Amino acid sequence: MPELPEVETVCRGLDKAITRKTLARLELRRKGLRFPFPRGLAQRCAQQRITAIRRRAKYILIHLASGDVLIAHLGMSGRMVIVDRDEKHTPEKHDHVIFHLMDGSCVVFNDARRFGVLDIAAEKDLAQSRHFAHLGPEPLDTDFSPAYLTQKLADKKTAIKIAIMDQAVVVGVGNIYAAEALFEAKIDPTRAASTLKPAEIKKLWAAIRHVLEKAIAAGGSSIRDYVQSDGELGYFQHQWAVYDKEGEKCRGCTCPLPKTGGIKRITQGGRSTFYCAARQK
DNA sequence: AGTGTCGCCTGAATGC
DNA sequence: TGCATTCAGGCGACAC
Repeated sequence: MPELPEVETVCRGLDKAITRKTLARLELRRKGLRFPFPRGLAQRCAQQRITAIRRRAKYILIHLASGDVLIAHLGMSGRMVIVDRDEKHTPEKHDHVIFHLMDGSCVVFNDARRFGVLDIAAEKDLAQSRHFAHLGPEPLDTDFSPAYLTQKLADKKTAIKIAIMDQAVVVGVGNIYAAEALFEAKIDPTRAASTLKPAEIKKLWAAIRHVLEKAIAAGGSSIRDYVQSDGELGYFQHQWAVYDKEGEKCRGCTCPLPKTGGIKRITQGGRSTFYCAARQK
């Protein structure tokens, strides 16, 4: 379930592994993922030097010397795997795209559920592209501020958890970090967004940034060069406070468990929400 | 315009 | 044991 920290960690791993290298060819092993691959995708990548790896929201951006940018999204189940020696790699099930590099290594994009994306656009058109045009600010940038969040949440009737997962409000916050941030801020995820008081908005703003920064740091520190021993990028052990912990104690729990029943699980927008009803108000 | 629901897709977990 | 059903979820499409 890659959210912003996982994607950031994948980007850092890719940066170490392939920036300044040259793509020999892009091997497309099917016609598309969530969307059909654009016409001419492979041709636009062939023999192109990779100048930089960046991230916008949950998208991986692979900048090419031509001025084109490869746009990759991992969706739900997408993984990037670095293989040192191309000839050692036998494509497995769901290895849909392989980036073959001139130095004999390759990067494998595997995505069982095919919710992922691979697209290409000229760098100058990136901000206006269909993937990015509607996106809100990066949560770790200065334009994401308590004042900004206050303005975006005003008059919103939707639940606060749904609101912070809205990419037009702020990008990168998925189901897991939304739950974790609301727990840290001690806010009930079902509250209408517009009912949050200024002090609560400030706490939530800080919590969103804090849980994301902590997770990025964990990804960086737990894995050498962001690459696991099997070459996979970006995933690491997490210690959730509430996510996927239905019925358990929350982090730092002093709640009377027999009475509260522990962490609750409800459904919002068709998605599971985990929270501590005793501590989140 | 804002808000809510659906469906894409497959593997793991669960149910009978 | 094995088959069927449910669930996971990012996010675009669509309905209201």
